Amino acid sequence: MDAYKKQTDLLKTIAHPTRLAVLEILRDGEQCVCHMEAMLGLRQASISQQLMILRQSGLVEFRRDGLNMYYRVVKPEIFSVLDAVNSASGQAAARIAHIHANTECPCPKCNAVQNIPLDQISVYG
Amino acid sequence: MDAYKKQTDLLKTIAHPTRLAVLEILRDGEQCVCHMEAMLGLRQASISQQLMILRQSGLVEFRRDGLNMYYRVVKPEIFSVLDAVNSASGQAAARIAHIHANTECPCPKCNAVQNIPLDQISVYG
DNA sequence: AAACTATATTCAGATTTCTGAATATATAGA
DNA sequence: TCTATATATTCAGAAATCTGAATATAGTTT
Repeated sequence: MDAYKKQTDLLKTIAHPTRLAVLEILRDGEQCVCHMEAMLGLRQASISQQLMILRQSGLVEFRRDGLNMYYRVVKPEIFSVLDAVNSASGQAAARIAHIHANTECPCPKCNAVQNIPLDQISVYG
Repeated sequence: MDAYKKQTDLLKTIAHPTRLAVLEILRDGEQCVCHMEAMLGLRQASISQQLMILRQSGLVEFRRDGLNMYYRVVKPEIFSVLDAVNSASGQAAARIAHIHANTECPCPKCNAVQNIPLDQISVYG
């Protein structure tokens, strides 16, 4: 029965709407916290808390670049789990359009995008 | 963000050692409660509680046969999730040998097995 | 009908998880 | 060095979950 401890821990780690959303965002590679904040329309502290949990579980890591912290997934196997959950739940939440929900994201990555002509902007940018 | 509600619910449902173990047991098709009891070495009430949760989530159903209740998985997609979790957690708990842990199971299915010569008994019986 | 068996349900206390607010830290820029 | 920005950490109360024990129920056998 202890054999299920690790699996249970992994499942508990991702069984949270914000954490699932963050992982979906990180499918496209590293992203800064402000980006997640803008996309999810959640408060900074709240996202940071969930990132801490993902970090403690060893699922993500981050690097600093100036003021920004860029998070990335270090266990890509987790995406297979997300895919399976997607199918099994009948709720195709994966690949949500990566468009800022409420606010503007001030990070360099996002501001760069703003200078690209509209018709060249991908919804997964 | 509500798009993740269903997925979160599904994940929470299976994020429990006993429930994972039960689902693994049900990979081979329907099994009665006494069988799970014998295999997992857990108390009846405890298993019944977890079965109720699996039932409420719509993951399993059951049929009565005399005194025995035979449970089965009705959403086989869940096994893809278990497979993915298995790989991702690095903990290959799937396909645990289906051998009674502590006690004897009194159900017809198991007693039937006891009359088969030893060398014909599969560990996944 | 009475006793027995397999399983379900209920409940309360313990534990874990969540949430928001407040505050701290580290870097950047003036 | 002072201020602003991006992010992290801490904490306490609320909410959800877990657990075991007690009890209920529905078939079965006698």
